[in-house]
Amino acid sequence: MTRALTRKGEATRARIVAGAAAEIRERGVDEVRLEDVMARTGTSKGQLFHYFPDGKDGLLLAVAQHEADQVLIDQEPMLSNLTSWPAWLAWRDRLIERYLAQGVKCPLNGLLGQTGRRAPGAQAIVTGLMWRWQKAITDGIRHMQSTGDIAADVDADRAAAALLAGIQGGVLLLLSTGKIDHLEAVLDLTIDSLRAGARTGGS
Amino acid sequence: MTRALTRKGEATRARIVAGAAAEIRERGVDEVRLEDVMARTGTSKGQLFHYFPDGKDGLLLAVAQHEADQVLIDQEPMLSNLTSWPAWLAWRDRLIERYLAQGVKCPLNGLLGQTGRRAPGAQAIVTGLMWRWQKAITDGIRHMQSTGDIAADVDADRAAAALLAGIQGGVLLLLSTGKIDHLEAVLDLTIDSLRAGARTGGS
DNA sequence: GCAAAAATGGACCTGCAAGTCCAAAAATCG
DNA sequence: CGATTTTTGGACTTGCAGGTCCATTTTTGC
Repeated sequence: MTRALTRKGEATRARIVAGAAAEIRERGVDEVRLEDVMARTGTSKGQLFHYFPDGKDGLLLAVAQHEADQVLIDQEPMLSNLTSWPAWLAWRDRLIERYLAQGVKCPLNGLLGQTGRRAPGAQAIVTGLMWRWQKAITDGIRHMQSTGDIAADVDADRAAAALLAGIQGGVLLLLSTGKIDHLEAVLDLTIDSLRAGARTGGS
Repeated sequence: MTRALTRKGEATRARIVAGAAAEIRERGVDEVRLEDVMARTGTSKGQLFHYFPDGKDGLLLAVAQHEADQVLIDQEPMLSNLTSWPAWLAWRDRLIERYLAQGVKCPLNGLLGQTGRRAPGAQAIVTGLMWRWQKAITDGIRHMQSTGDIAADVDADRAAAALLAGIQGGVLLLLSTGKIDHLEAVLDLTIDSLRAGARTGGS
C-alpha cells in the first residue's frame, strides 16, 4: 500500500524530512516555509506534495517523529544500561552534554506547539516518546533494586516519573534562561536521592 | 508619554487583553485570529491597532505578561508563606488543583513558542516569571532552614532550581499525557527529600 | 458649550505562503 | 525496446489574516 516508492524516491523523501528537521531546528517551526525546505533540499513543490500529500501538516508530523526518535537515540547506549552508579552518571553526563550542545533550540517544543493542535498524531508522538523514555528509566531503577543499589521500597514507576519530569523541566528552563543549572541540579539531586535510599540498614 | 488613555480606553484595552488571553487558552495561539479577539471582546480592528500599534505581536506580548502574572497570583498566598510543612503541603495541593483544572491548555507554552522567536520581550517575560517563582521557593527553603525543619547543609538555590524544574516538567507532561501523575510524583518526592534532610542527627 | 484629543467602526488593501495542476523526464519491468 | 509508473519542475491559483486608512462619534478639559 505504502509500497510505491522506488529507491530514489525513498532517498528524496528522507532528504526532505532531514532537511526540514534541520531547518526547523535552526530557525523555529513558524519561521520555516515550504520554500525554505525546497531550497535547502533542492526539491520542488511538486515533490513535496508528492511525498507528503497532506502538505505541511504531514511533513511536520514526519519531522516530529524523526526528532522524537533522535532524542532517545542520542541517549544510547547509556539509557538502556542503567545498571551501576557509574552508568547512571555517564547517562547524566550525556544528557547534560547533549542539551548543552543543543542550546536554545528545541525541536519538539515548537513542533508540539505548532502541530499539536492540528494533527492529533503529534500529541501521540510526544506521548509515545515520553512513555518510552520513562520506561527506560523505570527499568534502570528496577535493575538497581535487584542488585540492592536502590532500596526495594522505592516505587520505581513514581521515581521514574519524577525524574523524567525533572529532566523535561530542566530542558524547558534551559530554553528559557539559557542556563544548564536547572537540569544539572535536578539530575544530581534526584539521583542522589535514589542513592540515599539504598542505605536500607542505616548510614 | 504612555499617558493618553482615558478610563474608558483603559477598560477597553484590558478587555482586549483578557479576551485574547481567554481565547488563546481555549483554542491555542496559532488558531486565534485578530477577528476572533474582536468578536469575543466586541471591538473593531481600529481599536485593536489603536491600543496595540505593533499589531498582533504587541497584543501577544501583553497577553503573555498577563498570563505570567496570573501564574504566580494563582499560587498565593501559599507560595509566599512556605513557613511550615503544612504550608508546603497546602501549596502543593494548590498547584495540583490549579493545573488539574487547567488541563491541557497551557497559555505560556504556546505563547513562548509563538512569540518567543519574534519578540525578544517574550523570552524576558518567561525568564522573569521563572526567576520570581524560583526566588519564592528559595525563600521558603531558607525559612525552613532557619527553623531547623530543613538541614542547614542543603543548598537552597540548587534545591529550589530542581523543584522548579520538576514542576515545569510535571506541567509539560500533563500537557502531553493528560495525566497529573508526574506533577504529583515530583512534588511529593522532592518535598519528601527536603524533609528527610531535616534529620540532621540521623534516622 | 466648544475646541482638541481620544475612541470607535469598518471598508479596503496587500502580501505571502499553502496548495493545485499538468507536462516533461527518468526509472522500472516484462 | 516499449509500456507503465514514478519522479520531478515550476507556473498558476487562492484564501486569508494582518495591517492601513479615514470618517464618525464620544469624551475630556477649560
